[in-house]
Amino acid sequence: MSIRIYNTLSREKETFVPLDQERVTVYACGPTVYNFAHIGNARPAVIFDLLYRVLARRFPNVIYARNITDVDDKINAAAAAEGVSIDVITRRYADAYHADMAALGVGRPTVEPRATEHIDAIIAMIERLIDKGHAYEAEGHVLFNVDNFPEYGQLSRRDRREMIAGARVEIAPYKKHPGDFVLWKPSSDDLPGWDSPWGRGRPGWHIECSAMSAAHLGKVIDIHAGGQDLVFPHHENEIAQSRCAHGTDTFARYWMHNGFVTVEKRKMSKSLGNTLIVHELLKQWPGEALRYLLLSAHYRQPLDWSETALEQAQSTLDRLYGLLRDYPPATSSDTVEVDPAVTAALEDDLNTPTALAALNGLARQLSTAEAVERPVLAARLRATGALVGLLQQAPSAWFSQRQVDVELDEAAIMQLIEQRQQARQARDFAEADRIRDDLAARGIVIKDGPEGTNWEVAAK
RNA sequence: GGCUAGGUGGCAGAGUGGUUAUGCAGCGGCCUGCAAAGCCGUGUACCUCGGUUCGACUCCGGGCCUAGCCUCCA
Repeated sequence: MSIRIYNTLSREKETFVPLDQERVTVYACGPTVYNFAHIGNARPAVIFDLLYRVLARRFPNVIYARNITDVDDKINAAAAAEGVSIDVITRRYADAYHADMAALGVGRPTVEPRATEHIDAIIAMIERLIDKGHAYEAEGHVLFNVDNFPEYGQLSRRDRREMIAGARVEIAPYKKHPGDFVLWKPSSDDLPGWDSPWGRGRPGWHIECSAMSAAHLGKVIDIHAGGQDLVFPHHENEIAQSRCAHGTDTFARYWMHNGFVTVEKRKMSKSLGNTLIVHELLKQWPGEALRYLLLSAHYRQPLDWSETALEQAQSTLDRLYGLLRDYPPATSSDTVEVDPAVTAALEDDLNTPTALAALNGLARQLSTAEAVERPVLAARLRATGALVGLLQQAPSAWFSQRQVDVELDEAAIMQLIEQRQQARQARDFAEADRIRDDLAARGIVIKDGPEGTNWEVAAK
């Protein structure tokens, strides 16, 4: 069994064979930190973090780089609007990004390079491109010369010549070819900038990923990942810059692109104003439910976000955690094997829906097993959940986290449950039901089981 | 206009040339003082029209529809 990956470059599923078994390199385009992340930004973070986990099971040394873009005109605009320097903005939103992603079970990448820390490398790369005749200076800008790179358009399957006809934006007069893109642009005094051979300025967006992936991963990397909307022009430009600067015939060997999160079938995007901010969603929903929903569709398919879908994800997790409730995490240090059906699904181009189906199959086995077999199956369910980033909380923590908008505290609830229990034993069912109804009215649902009575906050 | 993806049961969402996806909801049953929860059982769904085939939801072609990229965007 090997790992299969759909490669945007070939538009086919391919067997993943790294360049160097001992050093597997992955680069994912990370956030531009000028605002809170929306759930569409969270999808690649979740997916490619999972990719990293799947790779790490097989290869001893996987280096996963996910950058933070901390120089950008949108950041400048946000800073200007608040009258603060850009690092106030970038620090605030980078911190928020980390907190929000952690709530979704996303780990930190191996390296998290920032553009502002790689200005020298960026300038050096631009100089190399100019020296090799792949870039030119014009009116304080440095532009990449698309005409010099015949394979431009290979990833997105676009014809350079047709880009002129299709251009919907006014083309800057200093461009030699309409498809030429900015590597460096001049900064006025009020904008952040760095000294360079072309005057004080700042890097264009595309060049930073090229410079940082080369700095941390090498000239040729195994996997480059990002959202579908980055295929053109961002990734196309990265390929052009990197290959021309390094004189290689490959930049990234496998390209992976996630589909969009949609709302009412429309792409969620900041410009459409239909974004759902992770930070806000987390105030109402467990991060794990958001994660489950993000994993419930295959990463290359669109995922239509809705409150209904979120409730379904939460109900499913309720059942799963309910099964685990009587089986606390194993105290023995025995390593439990992850369900092979789940690893097989994940290794087949990250088929998370099939993996979740297998996880549910495991839950079914657990629920129907003989009592003696249950602890082992529960342990396996947890271990398997660990790979996909689910089911790692204590069940009691999962069920009590929805307490937020309930006025009763846990002790009061337990006391009422005890009173009801006594009433039931005394066969005073009118009183027992009164207590139950009272709790229900306050949003607490009673669940009687063979081992006693559990409770949880009612679904909204 | 160019280029990409898709159209699956009430909803979400995989997959396969002939065999149960899975989850949520629903229905029937067990359990329960009654419920809830849980457990058991339960649904021949695959846009349309042609073609290939012994056989197509699955392959090929046409059509219709939807979304995306071509401009900052995950």
